[in-house]
Amino acid sequence: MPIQTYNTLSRKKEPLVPLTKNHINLYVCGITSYDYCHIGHARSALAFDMIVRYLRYRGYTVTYVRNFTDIDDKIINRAAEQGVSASALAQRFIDEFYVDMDHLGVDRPTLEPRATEHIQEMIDLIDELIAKGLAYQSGTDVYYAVTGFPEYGKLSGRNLSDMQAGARIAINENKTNPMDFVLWKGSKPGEPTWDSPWGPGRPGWHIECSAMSRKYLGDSFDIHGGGQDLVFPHHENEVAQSEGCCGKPLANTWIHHGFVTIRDEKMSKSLGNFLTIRDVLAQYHPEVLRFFIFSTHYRNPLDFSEAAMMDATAGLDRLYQCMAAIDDLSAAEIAENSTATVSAKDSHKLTTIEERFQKVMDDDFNTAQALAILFDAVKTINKICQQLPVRPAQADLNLITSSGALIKKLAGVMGLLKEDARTYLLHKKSTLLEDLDINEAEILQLIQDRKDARAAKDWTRGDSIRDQLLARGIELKDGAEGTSWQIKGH
RNA sequence: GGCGGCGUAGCCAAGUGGUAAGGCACUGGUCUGCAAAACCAUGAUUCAGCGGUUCAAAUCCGCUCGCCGCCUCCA
Repeated sequence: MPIQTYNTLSRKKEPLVPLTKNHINLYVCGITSYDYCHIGHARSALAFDMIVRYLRYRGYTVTYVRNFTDIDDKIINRAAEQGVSASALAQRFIDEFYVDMDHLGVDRPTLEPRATEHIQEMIDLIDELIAKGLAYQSGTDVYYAVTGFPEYGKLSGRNLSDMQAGARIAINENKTNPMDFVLWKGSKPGEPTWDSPWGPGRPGWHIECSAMSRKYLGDSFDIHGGGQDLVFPHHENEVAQSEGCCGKPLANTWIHHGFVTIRDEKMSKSLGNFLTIRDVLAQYHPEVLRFFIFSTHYRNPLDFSEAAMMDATAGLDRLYQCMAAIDDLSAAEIAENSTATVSAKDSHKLTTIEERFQKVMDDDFNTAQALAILFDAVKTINKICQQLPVRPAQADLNLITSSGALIKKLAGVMGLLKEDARTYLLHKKSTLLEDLDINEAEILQLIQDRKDARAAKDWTRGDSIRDQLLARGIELKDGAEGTSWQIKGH
């Protein structure tokens, strides 16, 4: 069974059949770099990071192209406000974008072309469109003539007459048809400009992706992706440009992810309800954000809240705690000549983790189910660990450690469990401790005091120390190797 | 007005024709001097509502209600 992906164009799941055997060409629309990225951008980057990792895990070679829009009205306006050049502003936020991506552990795409480095390719494409009668010059601008492309609207499921009925489109007398969109704009004084056959100007937004995808991936490629808000007009217009020019399907399948919402409203600059990636990462571990994002299918809306992030934290901690327990176990002494004690049922659960994982991920990258499978495995491992004798049998130990390694590998497709479990848990502890009015030395001293009290069977004093610590946010945990501690609620 | 999506336990969330995954929270139990963690057990006779198709529906069809998105820049 090949991987199935939901195709926006056909509105159904379809088998993913690469144009070239074992190779996937993927183009994703990246950011317009004029500000810090918010967690909606993080969802986009993480969704495609996961998709690319999964495809590679499944044995495909993936060429992943993600562009930067580094020339655009918003960039020009913001640069003017700040008194810097458009290119300096764009570069600055590309650098900031990388800071965020690195922090999130997002793998770099194969290629990251920038619009301003492909002006000539865009001019060539516009020339071809004019020659084919699909574009026309009007004043200092060049427009795409949507009526010349009969399939216009096929990606977003609209048609020209419907759109014009409720159009919120500013009248532009340069256009033949109100739905025509700009390919090249003559520049106003002081704006960045490039020479062209139509005079000095700059490219329209949509043409860059048609030009760059064509240059790096050819006339047709496997997957084109982006956020759901790009379906119309951006991707619709790309289709019109590329297919109008080449006469071939631009992409075999279209993958669009859902939005991040806050209180069920789309996060957006105009509503002012957005959180930047760095806002969130200042408070939560990057993998918590990943866990949160992958706990819902990529096409569904995802509502950000503190409660949801706390849930995600609890879930991730549970996975890491299990990994830490497995690491501890590997130091255990083996009982010679012991036979395995793990039940056939549990053993079967663990040996089928990977096939179950693949089955659900093959079905349109269902990370929510994939996580459920990992939890199921963790539960089984915890159960086994609980029943294991102090000196376990080699066979049982092998099963657990290999399952642990497998869980890490599969979680790694989502960029989870990348840290050493002990390091993660210790780091978490020290980070949390910073917010409390207590330090580790003090905690350890109190634990020692309590140990002395308990040794003297002074339970009252022992309990009072524990309660005192609890009141300050520290929970104690008495185990076989003594007393350990953790931050309350974590 | 046009197009699309969603509505599943207290919360989050899978499941798209065969009898409701998983996580968080809660409760009872095991363990513990008492706790914590972990484990075990328990929770929707039911999937917004109403009607229909079917041997069988959360899943398909119709209608109603509620929420959201796109149609303007947007991940």
